[in-house]
Amino acid sequence: MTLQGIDELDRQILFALQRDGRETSSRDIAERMDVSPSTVRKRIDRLEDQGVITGYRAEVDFDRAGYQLQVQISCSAPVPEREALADAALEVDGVVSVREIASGEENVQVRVVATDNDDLTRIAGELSELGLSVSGELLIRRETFTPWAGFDERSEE
Amino acid sequence: MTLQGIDELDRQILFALQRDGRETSSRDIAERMDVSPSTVRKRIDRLEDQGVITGYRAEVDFDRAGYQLQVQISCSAPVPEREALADAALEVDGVVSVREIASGEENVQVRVVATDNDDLTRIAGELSELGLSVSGELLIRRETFTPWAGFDERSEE
DNA sequence: TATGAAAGGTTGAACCC
DNA sequence: GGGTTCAACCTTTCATA
Repeated sequence: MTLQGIDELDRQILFALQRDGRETSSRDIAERMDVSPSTVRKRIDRLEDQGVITGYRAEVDFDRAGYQLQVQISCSAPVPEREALADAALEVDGVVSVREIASGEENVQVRVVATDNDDLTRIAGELSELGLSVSGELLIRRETFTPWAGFDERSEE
Repeated sequence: MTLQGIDELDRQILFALQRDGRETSSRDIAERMDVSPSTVRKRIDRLEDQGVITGYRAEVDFDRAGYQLQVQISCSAPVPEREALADAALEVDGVVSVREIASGEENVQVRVVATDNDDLTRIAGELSELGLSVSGELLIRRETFTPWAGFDERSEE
């Protein structure tokens, strides 16, 4: 199935699983879409195999878990190495996400959770050692997520 | 239970659910930690009630789903209104995440997925109407996530 | 590709320590 | 707070069209 081969059922599945990927059963989605649970199950398997669904993650409020030092570290990477450096950064202890930006100087944004200032220094140091040029650190207050509304539109095919 | 009342079992639960929040059963975690499945279930319930776990989301590769226009919109909000504006931004169709930054001029970063350039213009317009000052747009190539390694350390309490 | 049925695993609730 | 039991639910696998 090609890239554009995502139909209404697939979109509804993606929307439902973005909203609650743990408690939403195949049956829940099947009932709303008037198909059988096993049809939904197979679609989910296919979306996972295709790499459209890349995982299911519990969203953690680090603040409430007792870790207040959530920081965005802006980095620069030579464009040919950006992807590999982003993958490497994701392996550094303390890193929770990496965003690659297509253009501009600061083209890799690393989100980290540190236990204290020494830990933050260690993380920035490890990123530098990988070959990323660290240009700034910003304290993150909060990050919130929501399902993409485009998956829930009962229209364009 | 207070903020610091997160013990080793809680941390292992958070780590496991960050890695795979859908296929990881209470029993899987229970076996590794040598406790009963119901103990794990009760802990998960408590973490959810406390707001430490705020949700379970399927991670979608929008590129593979057929939507290449993933953009980070940098905004500025007056500090007293930042939190409310961030909440409002999350409700705009097309927005998938909002990151609040503690300091600096560009203190709200909105990640959006747009179907085309007109759609992107609409989203930026709606953010402006809310009262956010839009200062820049960057094309996101990719964003990847990983569980926080700090939850998997068998040491400090 | 969608469906249905049987087998096995998972969960939630009530109860006990 | 942790553990046990059991009924209800969910998923997996296989057969079928």
